[in-house]
This record gives sequence, structure tokens and C-alpha cells, in this order.
Amino acid sequence: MADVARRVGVSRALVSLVFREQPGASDETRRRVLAAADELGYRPDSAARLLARGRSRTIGVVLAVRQTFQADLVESIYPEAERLGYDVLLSAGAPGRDERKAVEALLSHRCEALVLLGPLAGTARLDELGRRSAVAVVGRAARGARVDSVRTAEAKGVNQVVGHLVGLGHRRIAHVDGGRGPGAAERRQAYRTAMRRHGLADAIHVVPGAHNEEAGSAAGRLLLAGDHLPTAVFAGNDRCAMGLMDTLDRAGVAVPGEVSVVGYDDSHLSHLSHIDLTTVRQDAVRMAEHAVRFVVERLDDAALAPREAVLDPKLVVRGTSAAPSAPH
Amino acid sequence: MADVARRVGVSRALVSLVFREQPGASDETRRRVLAAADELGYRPDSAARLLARGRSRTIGVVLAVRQTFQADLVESIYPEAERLGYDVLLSAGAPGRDERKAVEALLSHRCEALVLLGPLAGTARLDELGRRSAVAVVGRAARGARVDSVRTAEAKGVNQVVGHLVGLGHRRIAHVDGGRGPGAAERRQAYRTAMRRHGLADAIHVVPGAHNEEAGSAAGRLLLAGDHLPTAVFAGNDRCAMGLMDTLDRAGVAVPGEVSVVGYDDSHLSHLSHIDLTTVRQDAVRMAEHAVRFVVERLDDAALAPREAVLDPKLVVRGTSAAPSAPH
DNA sequence: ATGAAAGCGCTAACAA
DNA sequence: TTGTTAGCGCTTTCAT
Repeated sequence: MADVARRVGVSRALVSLVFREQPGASDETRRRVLAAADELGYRPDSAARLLARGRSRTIGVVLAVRQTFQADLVESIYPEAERLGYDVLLSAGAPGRDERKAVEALLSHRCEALVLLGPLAGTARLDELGRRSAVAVVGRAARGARVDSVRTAEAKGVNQVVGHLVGLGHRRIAHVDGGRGPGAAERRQAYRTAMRRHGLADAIHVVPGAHNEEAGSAAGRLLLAGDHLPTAVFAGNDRCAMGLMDTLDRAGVAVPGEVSVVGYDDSHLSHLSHIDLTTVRQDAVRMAEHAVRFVVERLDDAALAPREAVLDPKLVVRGTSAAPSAPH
Repeated sequence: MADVARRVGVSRALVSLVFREQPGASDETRRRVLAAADELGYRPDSAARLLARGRSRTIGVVLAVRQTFQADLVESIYPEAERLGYDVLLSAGAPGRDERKAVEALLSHRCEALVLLGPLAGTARLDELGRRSAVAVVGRAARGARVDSVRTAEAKGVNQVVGHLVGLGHRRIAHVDGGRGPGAAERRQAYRTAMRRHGLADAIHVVPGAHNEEAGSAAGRLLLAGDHLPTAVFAGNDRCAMGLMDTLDRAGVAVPGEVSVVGYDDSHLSHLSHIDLTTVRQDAVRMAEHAVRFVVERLDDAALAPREAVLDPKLVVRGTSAAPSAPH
């Protein structure tokens, strides 16, 4: 920058003005500064800029790079952030790389706000983070922590699922849960409640799982090893449902002929006809927009009370759910 | 940092030493500094750190957040980067957010090296980037640009595919290409060459596509609308193959009964029995390691000549490929 | 419209 | 082992 200033014969302050597109420099000076900068290949250094003005205007997003639903969220976070004048940086919390590290990387790169997609961290840790910067959690509740949260009304989605299956005539409806995955606890709880409300308390059967294909497969093997299969299984998410269907398929169990399967997420694969999965759709676009707006507003006013946006999900009935073949 | 120093009663330089984990501070001081920092919630500010030392030791990775193969790469980039003492920041080039912006975000946050996963940018642009920082391109060749590249020997993979199909008795083998996607041009070219070598020049049929399900579906519709279907289709990647199979399936065309389908990537879904896709596996772990090592070495010696790592892929035969039903 | 000067929070010589 | 002293490249008052 000093070079540019020298070249044009003005002070660095003026060059700074020009680059920030602020009023206070004559058109002529502006033109010459820009020309000189271009010639010298000068680019403002954001580290220095950051340091000097204390604000980075960048939002850090922590995601699990394998979860397709989170990919959808990320795609919708960018445009909203840009609209509000913020930059976005991503950090992945892969298996083997813990979430804490992902967050640290973002924070140490001066992200002033954090959007955590389906974080595993407990309330205490979230609260601690929330006190240090503006954070929004997506996909799970975070009561008791100083963070905003955006999530789906899991109970509504689950009610629709159970209602749909019961309506088809199912009674033995099992649930492969999502373990510690985002929303899993709520879905598990809602499943239990819904079953009871339908008078099916005795049929409640929760198989421990996780939000991936392997867990679905394992759960499938567990079910197959049992005395008699349920007539329907509600999986923790679509990936889990896929693994489950895989195992059932390999064992020669027809879906939905012998067992109906329902997923959760409506990932972009579920509508493919091979898969044609009955599932629950969450509104990724609106979730992303809420999350970004929440943190940006919190940045403007750190004293804001934690807010929560709860969006309604919607059951999407496809080909993996049907009436049970034989009555019980 | 000044706060921490004051609290402990030492100079800021000492605190700095402790945080950089450099020798030169007594264990006792170290302990007290860490304790005070923890209490005050102090975290080194990387903007200032960067500015002061001129090096960020962070690698920026540009990815398409929807491509599962790239997710695999990202997962393997982290451990290797960490091993070499580098931080990693991600930026997504989603549709609607162009790659250039993704790169700028990373650069402006002072990433000193760039790993571009399947970039769309042309040689000129890559060269320009390569002159500005250390860059490695993954998944496509980048000859003529000052960048390293890590890719698969596409021709070998494609040869195996065509050889496999020809061996099964196929002659009318079409290829739905990956458009401008990473590796697509090479695969398309290799397909043509392989077909010719097998004396099937007349049967060469390239349908324009892309590396996603929609393009596969569209290509499927195009094929169905044609005079007579090919007996086998080699898709640009697994996602494209999935879309293709979807369309064939909906049209009542049996796979592999009437048409065999082969993908590319061996994404973690292809082994599921619903899908059970014959495909080509690329070694994501080694590709990631090479890319990281390349940029790190280039950072140490900017004058290094551009290097290229070309890894061998491997055909994985599953259930979507079989002998054609009727001879022609 | 332009310039001078004082930081922003850290690192890196060098001195003590 | 610890402290002192300059910067890093920019923004931001406050003068001119």
C-alpha cells in the first residue's frame, strides 16, 4: 500500500479511503490510485485490515462434510451471508477430527460468529462458546446455553411418520435411532410418545443407531436376528434408512412388502426410484437463512436473549411404506 | 495478551513464547500463563499473529460440497495437514457461488496455499493463482500452469471399464460424460480411444452430461428417446449413474438385464445392495496426502517445477454390469 | 481533499 | 529465563 501511495504521490490514508470505497477522495485521485494498484498487483491484506478495524465480518460454519443435509444447509448459508455483507469460512468436524478443533480453527481465524450444524457439544460447551462469540446451532435444541438455535419441530415430523404407518395398519413399528446425532434424541422421544398415544406402548422398540449407512446396516442385522421382524421401521435419517434397506435387501426381505421403511431428511437421493424412500423433509433454505440472521443480529446486539426458530417438517410419502402384508 | 501478561506479572513476550510452545520459559511460568489465559478466556488472535510473522501456515481447500468423493478427500486432507503443522480452511464453490469467490475468500483470509478439488478454472487462471500462492489441483490435469496436480490415470480406469463391458459381450456401449467436471474430458477421450481399440469406433456414442443425478436422468431420457438403447452405459461418475439408473428404472428398463451401467468414484453408496454399482475406485487418501505434501513443499521452495502425481484407479465389479441379454 | 500519527495484537531480535 | 523494542500493513481520528 505504501508503494501505491508513493507511486501516486499521496498518503497511505488516501489509498486506504479509495480501497474502502469511502467518500473523501477526488475522482481523479481515486482513478490514479486504482490504476497504480492494478499495475503493482496490490491487494489489500485482510489480516492487517482485520487487525486495524477489529471486525472481520466473517461467519464460521462447522459441518460434517459427509452429511448431505448439511451440504444443503451450507449452500443456502452462502447467499444469505453475502446478502448481509458477511464472508463465510467452513471447517469440517470429520470423524477423527473433533468438533472442538474445527471450532478453534474458525475462531482463531477471526470468525466473529459461528454457525454449528448439528454439533455434538454439550450445553456447557455451547454456552461457553456463546459467551465468546455469536453462535447459532442448527438442527438441535440448545436450551440453557447463550446461543440461538434453529431446528425442526421433530415431534411433528415423527408424529406424521407414526401416524402414516399406523394408518396403513402397522402396529409393530421399530425405530432405529440416530444416537447422539442432531435431532436424534427428540425423534426418539417423539417416537415413544407417538407410539403410546396410538396405544402401541407395548410395541415400542428402539434400536440404537447413528446417522449413517453402517449404523443402519448394523441395526438391520440386529432386527433380522430377533424373533420376528417389525412390519415397519422408522430410521434416524435417510442414510441410516439406506443402510437398513441394504441389509434387509441382502437378507431377501422385501421393502415395503414385508417391512416398510421411513427415513428422515429427504436428501436428494431419496426421490430416486431405486430408493424411492418415504421420508421427512426439512426446509434447509429457511433454516440456513434463520441461522445467518440470528448470528448477524446477535453481532449487532450481544445482549439479545437466545432465540429459537422451529420450522415445520413435512412427511413425503413414497414407495418404501405400504400396508403390512399379514395382520397380527 | 497484555491482560494475561499483567495478571501473571510477566512481559507479553513471555506469554507469546508460551503460546507458541517455544522453549525459553520456565515450567512454572508456563503453567501460570496458561492458567491465567484460561481464566480470562484468552485466545491468540491469528490476524495479529499473521501480520506479525508473515506466515499463516494455513491451507485453503476449495470444494463442491455436494460431491461425496470430494468429501472423502477433505477428510483425508485434515490429518495430513495437521501432521505437517498446517491449519485447514474450507470454502465451497456451490452452484450460484462461483469458484473465484471461494478462492478469494480463502486468499483474503491469508491462506498461503490452496488445494483445489476438481476446479473449473481454466489454465490461465490456475497459472495466475499458482504464481500468487502454492496451489495443488486435485482431480484434473493442469499442464501449462504453475501448479501441482494430483489425479487419477483416467485412461486406465476407463480402459478397465470398456474392457470389462466388451469382455461381457457388449458392443453398443454409450458414455454419459461429466461435461466440464473434473476428469470428465480425460474420461471422454479415453472412452473414445478404448472403443476404437476394441474395433467399436462405430458404436461410439457420447451423451453430454454432468457429475450429478439430474444430468444422469436427462441423459437416460435422451437414450430412451433414441432408436434403440445401448446395451451398456458408462456414466461420468456415480451420481450421474444413479440418475441414469433412476430414469431407466422408471421406464421399466432392467439393469443390468437390458442395460448394464458402470459408474466412477466408488462413492460410499455404490456398494449398497440396492445400488450395487459397478464403478471405478480412486484412492482418496493418497490423493489427499499428495496434494497436501505438494503445496507444503512448494511453500518451502516456490521455485519448484510443477509436479504431477498420477494414481492408478481400480475397477470394482458389482451387480449393475452383466452380459447383454440378446446378441446383435 | 489530503496528511500525520497513533494504534490494532502479535512476533522476533536483541539485551539484560 | 525474562524484558525491551521495533515493526507487520492497515484504519482512524484529528489536523491542515
